Amino acid sequence: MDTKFNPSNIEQALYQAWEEKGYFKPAGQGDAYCIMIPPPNVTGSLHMGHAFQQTIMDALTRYKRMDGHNALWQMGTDHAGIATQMVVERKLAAEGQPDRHQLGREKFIDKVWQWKEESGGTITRQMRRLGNSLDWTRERFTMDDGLSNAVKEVFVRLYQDDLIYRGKRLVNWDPKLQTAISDLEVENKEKQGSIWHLRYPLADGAVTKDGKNYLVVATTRPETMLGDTAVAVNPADERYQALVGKEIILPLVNRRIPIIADDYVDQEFGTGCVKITPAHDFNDYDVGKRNNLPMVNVLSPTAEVVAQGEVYYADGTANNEFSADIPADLQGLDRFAARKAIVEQFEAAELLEKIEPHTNKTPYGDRSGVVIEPYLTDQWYVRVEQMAKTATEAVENGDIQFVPKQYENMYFSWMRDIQDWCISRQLWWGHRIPAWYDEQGQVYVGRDEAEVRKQYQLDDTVALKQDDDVLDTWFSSALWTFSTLGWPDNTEDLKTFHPTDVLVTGFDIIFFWVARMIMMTMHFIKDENGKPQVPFKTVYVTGLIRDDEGNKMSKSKGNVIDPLDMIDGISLDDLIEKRTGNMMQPKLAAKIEKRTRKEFADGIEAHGTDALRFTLAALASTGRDINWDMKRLEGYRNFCNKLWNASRYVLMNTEGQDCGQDGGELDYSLADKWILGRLQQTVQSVRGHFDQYRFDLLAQNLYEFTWNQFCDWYLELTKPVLNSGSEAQQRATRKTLVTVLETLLRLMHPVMPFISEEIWLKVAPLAGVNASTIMLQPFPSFQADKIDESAIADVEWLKTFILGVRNIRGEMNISPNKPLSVLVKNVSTSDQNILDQNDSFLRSLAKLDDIKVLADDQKGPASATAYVGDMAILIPMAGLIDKDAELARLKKAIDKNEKDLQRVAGKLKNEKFVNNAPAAVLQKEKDKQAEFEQALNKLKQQYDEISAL
RNA sequence: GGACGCUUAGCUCAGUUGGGAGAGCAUCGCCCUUACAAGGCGAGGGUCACUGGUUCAAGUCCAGUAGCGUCCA
Repeated sequence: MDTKFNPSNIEQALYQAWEEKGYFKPAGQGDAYCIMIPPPNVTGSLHMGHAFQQTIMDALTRYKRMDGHNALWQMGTDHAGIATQMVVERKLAAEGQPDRHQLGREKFIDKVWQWKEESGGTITRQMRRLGNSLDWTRERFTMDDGLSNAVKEVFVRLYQDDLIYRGKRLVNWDPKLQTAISDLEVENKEKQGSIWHLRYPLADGAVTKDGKNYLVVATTRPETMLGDTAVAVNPADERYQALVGKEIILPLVNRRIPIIADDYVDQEFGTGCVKITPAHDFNDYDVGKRNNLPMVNVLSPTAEVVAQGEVYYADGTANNEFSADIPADLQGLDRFAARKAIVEQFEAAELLEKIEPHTNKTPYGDRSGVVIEPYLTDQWYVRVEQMAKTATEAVENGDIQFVPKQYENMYFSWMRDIQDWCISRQLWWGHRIPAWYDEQGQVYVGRDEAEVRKQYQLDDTVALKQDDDVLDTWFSSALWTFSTLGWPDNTEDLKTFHPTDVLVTGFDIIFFWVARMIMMTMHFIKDENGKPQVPFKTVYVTGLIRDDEGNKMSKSKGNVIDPLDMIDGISLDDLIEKRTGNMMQPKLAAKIEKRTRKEFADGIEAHGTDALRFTLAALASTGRDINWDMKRLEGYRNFCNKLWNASRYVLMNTEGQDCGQDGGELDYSLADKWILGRLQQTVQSVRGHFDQYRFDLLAQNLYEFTWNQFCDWYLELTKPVLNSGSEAQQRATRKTLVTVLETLLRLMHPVMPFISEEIWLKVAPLAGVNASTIMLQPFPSFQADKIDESAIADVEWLKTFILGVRNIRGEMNISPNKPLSVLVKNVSTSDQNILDQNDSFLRSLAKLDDIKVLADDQKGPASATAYVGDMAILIPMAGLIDKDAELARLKKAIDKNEKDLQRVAGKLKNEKFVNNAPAAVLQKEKDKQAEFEQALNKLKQQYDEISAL
């Protein structure tokens, strides 16, 4: 073995072997355990969030697989409708190719499939580098035939059950992408804007109470006035009661619109008069419905003023009796240009009362970044009320549990006022809606055109045209847990693996995905008794990985760190190129470059997959965002190296030697018994942490045991045995070395798959295990009978002894190389026993020449002193230790002890404490007091003796 | 405005039912000792955001304040 762990030498070959040999497939026996991967975007690439969540999923899967479960981690990717379509459109533009509209739908979709074929392997290759034990043979894609069938099936059945409907509604419209988007894809931002106070002249000579011949309405969006169909006041507002029912003349367009009364209007806000534009504002839309107002759409799909307003009745049907003309000079203006022009015209007509600054919430499309327009269009909706009720109950009654639990509140609050789900998107890339229209616009829903014709008895003379729209990407991912297992067929896989066990995901998609998955699954999947099945029993919600300053990682900020760069390393220049390569704004690129040069002056070193995974696990405290810290990664890379070198030591001392696997006498040392016990304690707590999803504590346990127990103490304690022990002692120690290491590797494997496998393949045969992989070995089980309490206590005694000597060495700057002779005093029978039996350990670890026992009445030379209980260890000062230095050391110890004693004594003097505290607590305090007092006396005595010299 | 979360060592974070404040990194000192200098040994470092309350006892429970963050309106 190399003296340094070099991950790049081993990782890819091991992974390839695992995959080729089919180790990732379910064993076919044992209780089922299943995790469905949140399908990453097929054309995307791996980011830290993926690495984080996948590490957790893989660790869980490997743990359960080793623990005898029929474990499946289902692989699949998502077609990511808008995102992918945008990428391809940009690519076409960059290459100077015809755009999507020039190409036409079919050719464009071909291009997208081409792009998917080209780039679809990127993320799956990257995921392999993480060591993910996904079953690749079952890989699915949301647009493959099976899943597309499931989508159609679900759509048709929901339609038949009247849970899907089509209607003209106000939706969030993205004028750039020219599609509807859901509430969840809208980001509301506070913007400094204005509020315009506009005068609307009253018709027929009516006047207000204070004698004005106009009303003043306040609006943040003056351009929508072209579509106003009423002015509303509060019915209780005495200022305007007399005017309700009268009309105003809408300026610029000279349309008569009524003054209506509606509770929605806030009397306190502005003038108490509100213009109502049902086709361009969600609140107004509701007002319009309540008051049966016509709706006038004045914008085109690209948010330009149309030539003629489109008018609809409140129920969405076309209204031909009402006309909404638009002044010629405004036609075709962009919405922002229209705003400017309209305000100018109001001002010119002396109808602009005033303009006030105003901060308003403006909706932006989270993909396009443009202002979203409430827009009246025909869309498909899922009626979710009943499904939401069932889905809420599943969490309420504990069939589904969130970890951490507080996310259940988030889930409940959303479910309580859930809106019908707009599932149609005006895109080309996605599942085309299985609905056909005849020439009269009559809609027919079916799995395909043939089915529609048959079902509705439409012969070939009836021309049918399929709906142009596709379904929201989340529609297909909502079916993920069961569509991937072969639904609508009642497959063996579905019976075996559904409901799945854990969903690991970010809180940001609880609404988008988790909630919808629960709704859809419970509606379609029932057990033998007809009870709705949940998609998964546990939702483990992870936090976000942020950069070292707590900022979200994003391309535009240029602070993204690619997980693979942490694994393989990257030069500074390459990193800068990667971060600024496709930047449109040179200014931004310069800033990012500067920052990157500062943060990664030498680029990023290679750390290996195991170190990355271990870091992610160690940082995974429940539900909290993680500020990424390269230093942590470095620390855990060092940890891998530590394990590697410890293993080297074990192998150097066991390979080709008798490790007791074929019989032979075994004489276990105290250290052997101790480490075997500590190992069991570690096994127990690691299992516990796995079951509680506490990967941070689990990682800490592994780290602590490996470094602070196994390496720092046990390996050192084996040296004297291996150097000079008897054959039976050496055999027992070799056996312990390989047994502990072999077990430890299995314990680590779920988190650190590569290094554990690499070492295990060498160590296992020495421990009597011959197999081709650690992956399919049993996960260590807790064996209480291997814990030898007295061995643990005795080793603690030895540690105290050794630490006492080391402390003096350290404080006195005595070289660790210089052997010392020490004297011991006040030696009890049990002290004497331990001393006799562990002489070689003490000599070796404390680097001692000699340990002499001093009779109780014998006075030793002037010495620096350490204690193990009552027993004193004397290190003669002569020639080694400066008097003042020793006095200073003692003073420090005395101060510390006095502080401790004071605290404890204070407690014990408090009658209330003595009377109220539980007996065990009280006794503990008393013991402590005695202990501190004793120690203090000794230290003080020692101090006096030395100062008298 | 409502809900939730966070505030612990210089930095990143643990702290499980209330009972002597922890880890990693960083810092300081001594060591290239045949597993490991990506290391060994030793040491220093905290008004647990603030205020009040409950309790014999509060980082931990309760109330409030401040700052930060997220979601919703």
